[in-house]
Amino acid sequence: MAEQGSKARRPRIDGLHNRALIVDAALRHFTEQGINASLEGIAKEAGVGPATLYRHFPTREALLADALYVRGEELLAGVTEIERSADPDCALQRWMRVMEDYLSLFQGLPDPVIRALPEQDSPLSAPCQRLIDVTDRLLKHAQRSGSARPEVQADGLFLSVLCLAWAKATGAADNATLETLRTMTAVGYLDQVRATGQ
Amino acid sequence: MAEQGSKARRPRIDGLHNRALIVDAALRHFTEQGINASLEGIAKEAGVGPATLYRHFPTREALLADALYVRGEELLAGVTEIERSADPDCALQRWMRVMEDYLSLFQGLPDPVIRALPEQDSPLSAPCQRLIDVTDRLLKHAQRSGSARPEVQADGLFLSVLCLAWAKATGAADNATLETLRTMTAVGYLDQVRATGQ
DNA sequence: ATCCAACCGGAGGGAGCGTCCCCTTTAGTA
DNA sequence: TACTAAAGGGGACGCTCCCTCCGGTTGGAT
Repeated sequence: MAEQGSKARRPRIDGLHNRALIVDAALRHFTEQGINASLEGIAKEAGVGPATLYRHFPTREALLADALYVRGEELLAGVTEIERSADPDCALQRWMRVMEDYLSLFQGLPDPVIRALPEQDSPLSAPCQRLIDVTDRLLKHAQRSGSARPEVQADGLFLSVLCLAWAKATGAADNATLETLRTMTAVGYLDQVRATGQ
Repeated sequence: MAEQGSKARRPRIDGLHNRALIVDAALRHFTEQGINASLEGIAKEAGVGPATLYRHFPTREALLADALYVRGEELLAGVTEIERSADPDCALQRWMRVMEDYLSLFQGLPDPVIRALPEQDSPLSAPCQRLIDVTDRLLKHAQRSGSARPEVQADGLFLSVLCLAWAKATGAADNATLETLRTMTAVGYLDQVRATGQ
């Protein structure tokens, strides 16, 4: 990810191996138990000591970011297909839904994500910025050729999606209420909202 | 709050006293450090042992509910003034804003609140239901005599406010973005949104 | 083959949660 | 006023989790 100085040593293979084991275990634990899964438990399942985990990932956010990385790449790879949609309004709505699903990968994920937004040194802020950039592109397109309201901005949309994902994860709303919320949100940024097939 | 059987003993004054001390300390700690303030710390500041705190308040939610009680009464007392507003749309918007402030009393409050919504045995669900009932009244009025959209329901509005309070508390959005979010939400439930002063 | 940096993980201190158990205080009663 | 039974009190404890220190080990470079 970052280039080394010319005199840097090649990283040790056992280090890389352990790192991969940790990310693997983290992905499982975060998926099953949410973002507050015990780091000790993750280390134990990876077969390493706690110190090893903390050396590779100084904070829970760093581990989260790595565990999310692969899924994030898949997400961004699918964007071109969405962008090819005939209707820019529809494309924006589809993208919003895709982001909502992505932010629902781990129970409780919206919390650290929204907390990472204001600070730029968090391991989660870079991937977030990429999502916001894509949102901006799709939004601008929908503002030019669709019915998106001119005063809406990409950060606002991202916050909306975060809120939706947050509310969904708590299980407070049934599917109907959730769909109403999505429609209400869409009405907030689009001038003409059509019913979306699921 | 609950009546005792005919042969119930009068509660002891030291018990009531300690209970009040605990709620008092909890109010301070929750206000300063958010809803995850250490219960041990609250007990210590109240001058009681941990067991005493847990006897009076078996869960953190119970303590939260009690700490919120007084403010909740003030809130509901102010409703009549809002209901007297000439414009029902405006009244609904004012009420939404008041709820948002109430749910921002403690850092992190929206989380346990939204989690309490689906279950009816949580100490927080009764006060929430009261808020939803008021919301329903104001919403119905705005649907009859204002421009509120007919498909919107009170639970949806309460969820929206929870989301706003949640997003606000994280500090991810500046005031301008936050105001945009509020307007977007209002566009979602009102047909004609006027700019609100502040 | 040797060196030394990078890496490993057990052990342990610290914080918070929630409970058990024994002692103290108080409300009702004689 | 004196007694009693129940309610209340709190210290101490066991548990989980977080995070760090430190002596021992491994493996890349020469």
